[in-house]
Amino acid sequence: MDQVEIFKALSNKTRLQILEWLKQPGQNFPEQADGFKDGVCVGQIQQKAGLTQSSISEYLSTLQRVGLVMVTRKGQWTYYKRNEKTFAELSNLIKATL
Amino acid sequence: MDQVEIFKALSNKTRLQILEWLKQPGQNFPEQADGFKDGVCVGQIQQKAGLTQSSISEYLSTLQRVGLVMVTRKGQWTYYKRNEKTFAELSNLIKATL
DNA sequence: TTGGTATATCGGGAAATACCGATATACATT
DNA sequence: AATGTATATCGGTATTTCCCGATATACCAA
Repeated sequence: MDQVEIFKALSNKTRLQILEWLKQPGQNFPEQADGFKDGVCVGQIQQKAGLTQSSISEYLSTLQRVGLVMVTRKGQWTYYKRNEKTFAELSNLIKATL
Repeated sequence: MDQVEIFKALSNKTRLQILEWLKQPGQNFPEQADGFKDGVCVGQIQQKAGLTQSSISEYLSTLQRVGLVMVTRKGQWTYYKRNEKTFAELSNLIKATL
């Protein structure tokens, strides 16, 4: 867990927004019909964020690289969901180390 | 408490380092003789960090702007110390909001 | 195979950040 | 007043980040 890299990933309004949306996929992405078992696919997030596809893809990749989200590929879709373990670790790290 | 700005402030190795040092001023700044009641002065931090005076002054200002440290001016010295309240808030925010 | 859809990657321009050296400001000492 | 010390601010260059459009890749359907 690289502190600096995690904080960098969190230093952006859109990325923070996405993480928040992913807390309640059912609420925030009603268009997606499945049970959100693997999370939300890139296109849905992109639509809601209003930035370009490439930007959102890049942002999700960033979040994944630092472990804040997990990715699952299924056919032509890529689903992203939060990795709550990392969030818990981060909270502890701030309390203990920072 | 602006999340994005706080995370930006934490997205730098030197600034994280400084915050860590300020947890134990007595240990990390033995040259400074007083009781660290108001924290550590800029020069001490600058020496230990090894960057220029202007950079460190700027960094401390950044940390103060987002509330992570508090500042006290005394004569020609400026003392900085951690604002633990903000750290606690941040930890809670991550647990609750993020 | 051809064409359509979902996502990733590439190249780039504009803005922000990391640091620096030089200078300004403020206080202390003589 | 003049000099010295501590810190802040200014101007600048190099790097990074933000976000874009264009293109590449992977899968799917006809």
